[in-house]
Order: sequence, then C-alpha cells, then structure tokens
Amino acid sequence: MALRHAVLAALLDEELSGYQLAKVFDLGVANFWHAQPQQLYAELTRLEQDGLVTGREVVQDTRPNKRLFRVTDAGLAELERFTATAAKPSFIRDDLVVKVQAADHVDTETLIAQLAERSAFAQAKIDLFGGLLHTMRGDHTEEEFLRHGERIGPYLTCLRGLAFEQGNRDWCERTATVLRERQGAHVRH
Amino acid sequence: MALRHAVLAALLDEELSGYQLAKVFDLGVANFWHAQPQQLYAELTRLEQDGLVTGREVVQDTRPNKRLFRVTDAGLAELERFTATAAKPSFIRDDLVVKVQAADHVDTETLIAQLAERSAFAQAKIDLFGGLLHTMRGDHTEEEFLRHGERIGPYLTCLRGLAFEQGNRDWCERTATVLRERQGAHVRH
DNA sequence: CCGCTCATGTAACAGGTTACATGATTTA
DNA sequence: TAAATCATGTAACCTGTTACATGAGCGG
Repeated sequence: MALRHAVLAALLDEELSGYQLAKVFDLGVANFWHAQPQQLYAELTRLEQDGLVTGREVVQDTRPNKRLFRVTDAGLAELERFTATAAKPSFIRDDLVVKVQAADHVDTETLIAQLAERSAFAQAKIDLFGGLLHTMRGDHTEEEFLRHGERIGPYLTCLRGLAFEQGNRDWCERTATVLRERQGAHVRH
Repeated sequence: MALRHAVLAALLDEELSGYQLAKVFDLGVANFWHAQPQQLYAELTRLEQDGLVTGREVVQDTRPNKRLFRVTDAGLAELERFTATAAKPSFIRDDLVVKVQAADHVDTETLIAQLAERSAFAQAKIDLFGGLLHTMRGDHTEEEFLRHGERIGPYLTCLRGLAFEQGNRDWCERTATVLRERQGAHVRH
C-alpha cells in the first residue's frame, strides 16, 4: 500500500487539490510514483477518513470549488512508520523492453520508430527535470544546496528521475543505432 | 496485457517450464519484466488455451513431472501484432524513492540504512548482468557481437537492466552520502 | 531431521486502469 | 465553435500479490 505514502510525501511541502496532485502524478513530474487521477481522488477520500490528511474547501467563483489537502500529525507519523519498514526492490516493467527482447523475431522498422519516440519523450523529461532542479536550488550550486538547503527530498528524487530518463534515452539511442546498422548490413548483402 | 507478451518473448529462445520461467521473472534475471510464479502458471494456462504456446509433458522419475512450453506460430504472430502497437511510457514506482521524497521529515538513520541495502542489491545485479553479458557474447567484443550476433534481443535488454541498476546504485550512494554529511553537520552544531 | 529445491496449482484480496458522467470557463 | 483546462467523482474491469495446499528428493 505505497500509493498512500506517495500521496503523503507529495503533500508534505505544499497544500494541493486532487486535481493538482493528479497533474503531479500523471504527467510524471513526480519521479517517485505514478498514478491515475481516479486513484488519487479515491485515496484522498480514504486518507481523510483515516485522519492522515485534512481537506479544506476553497470556494472559487470563476472555477469549480476545490478542496486543498495537507498532512496531519497522524499522517506524518504514518509516513515515519512506513519509512521504518523494509523497502521492496524495484523492477523495470516496460513494454518497449519486452519488444526489444523479441527483436530478432519481429519487425525492425517498427521497433526503431518506437525507440526514437521514447528517446524524444525521455529527452523532454530530462529538459523538464533540469529546469525543476535549477528552480529548486536557485542561485546555489548543487553541492551547496544539498549541503545547506532546507527541503532536499524533492531535489534528490528529481535527481533519480533525471538519471532514469537519461538511462532511458541513452539505451534507446544505442539500441536504435545497433538495429539500424544491422538492417543496413542485411540489405547490402 | 503485457505479461503475456513478456512470457512469449522469454520463450522465444528456449523451451521452459513454469517453474523455470518463474525463476527468470522472479529473481529479476529478466530485465524486461517481473512477475510472481502464480501469475506465470496462470498465464501459461491461458496462453496454451489460446494456442499461443504449446506444452509438452516431460516425465521425470527423480523429480516431479514438468511441462515445457514453446511459442507457436500464432504466438509469434501475436508478438508481432503487439510490437506494432504503441508502447506505453514507463515510470519509476519505488518505495525507497518515496521515502527519500520525505527525507526532510523522517528519520535519517533508517533511510541511510535502506539506501545502503539497496545499493548492495543493485551491485549484486550489476555483477550478475556483467557475467550474463559476457556469456552471451562469448569471445567477441560487444561491438562485434551486436553487429554480427544472431540473437541480440536478450543482450540488448540485459544492457538496459545493467544501466538501470547502475543508476540505482549511483543514486543510492550519492543520496546516502548527502544525508550522512548533513547529519554530521547538524550534530557538530 | 530440518530446510531447500523442484513442480504446480487454487482462492481471496489488494491495487491499478478504463469508461462513463457532469459542467463551467478560458483559449485558439 | 471546438478543444483544452479546471474540478470531482462512480462503477466495472483487469492485473498483481499473498496465503494456502501438496508432495517427493536432496544436502547438511
């Protein structure tokens, strides 16, 4: 049951509505978890029932009303308890890698196209994360910020997200190149 | 429904029993997917019903009998069809990263211990993958093998797994160092 | 003799995805 | 005027995890 803890962790630094949370979790700005809006609305309801977050209604006249949530003391305690339990190992679970596993038996063109698409997607996230990191550390160098900054958790997780997407991009590029060269070699012969 | 395709991809190069498949998917030797034994037994049953794999009973007297599965022509066609559909983006979903997101609010000692544990786990997989890659390419260099080898799919996915675990290890080490130094600084003051 | 490996499954439950539903406002 | 954004939810469905069950042989 880690979604609830991911939500709690996301709400530590700012008060957010379900909708805002959904953007964070859906567009992958959250490098530490991913979830559908529907999951989040449901989880927020449960978290409030369990007293781990509190919501306050914000009336808006130009937009629909919204509820902003923040973590309670009980929520913080729950996060603390969660942190103390052993972490499960994390695994890759990726459609595209499955397809590459079958590379010797399926159409190469399609694979190369999908690798290129994924690479571009990864690059977009790399750029996004670069900007986020810069915003978080302000005028300081990374070393300075990590040594003396106040809220470094989000920065550290963003670094993980950045490295992950760089790994993604590099592997896609390399794999596409390999497949392209083999294709060329086969045609020539 | 990518588990079935992961199973098909895993069975392309060798005939395996449910039990053997489970080891591949469970111990994480499969860098492209992860699944529980129970999922695999169920999926193999379904795949056989759908005619995408065929099983043959192998009678053993010293061990329980087993069923070895291989991909049928229909199975290959299904993989081909799957490869042609757009790949979903892949996301990090990691307990430990959630905990680091909350680093500024929870106990640091526990976090450092878990980062060290994860780092060691990642290193073990790096060593394992290094050996697997060496076995696959034999006496050739990586470049040679990728240019002229026959079955490069598993090699390419193993490279992805390797890079993923290296990213994991490096981030864990860096994060643990950052947290340790801050801890020291706080104690000194 | 205890625990591990081989070998396969059922059943209950928890977690995640997709489709459907609503409705006002802002932007192209 | 069509599409995107803001804002929240229900319900059905598919996927994944955990617990339970069985039973023989092998190694320490």
